[in-house]
Amino acid sequence: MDSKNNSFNERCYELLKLVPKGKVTTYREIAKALHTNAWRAVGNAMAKNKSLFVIPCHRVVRSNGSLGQYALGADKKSELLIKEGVIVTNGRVKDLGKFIHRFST
DNA sequence: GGCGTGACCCCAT
DNA sequence: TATGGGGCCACGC
Repeated sequence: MDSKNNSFNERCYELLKLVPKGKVTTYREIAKALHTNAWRAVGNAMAKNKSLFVIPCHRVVRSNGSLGQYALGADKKSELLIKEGVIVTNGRVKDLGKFIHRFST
C-alpha cells in the first residue's frame, strides 16, 4: 500500500484521496507534492482514471480558480463542489485559497 | 525506441 | 480583467 511501486498516476489518486470534504486541490499542488512539475501528467492521470467512483476527482480544480474539466462534465463538477460546501460562482471557485488543501505545510 | 495527446500552468500584452 | 503563445511531464500506440 505505502509502497513506492505505484505509477505516477496512482500517486495522484492517493493524494487526491487525502483531500477532505469541503476542500479542493489543484493539479499544481499535486504535482508539487510529488516533487515534480508534471501538472500535465496529473490531469492526464485523471482523464484516464478508472477509479472515478473511488477517487473524488471533482475536488481537483485549476490554479486560477476555474474548476477545469470532469469526466461527468464540468457542470456536474461545480454542483458536487457546492454540495461539498465549496463556494462556486459562474463555474469558478469564489475563494480558492480558502478552500485549497495543501499536502505540505 | 520515438511521436502525439492531454481534466494544465505561467508570463507578457 | 481577458486573451494569446510557449513549455512542462507521463502514458499509450
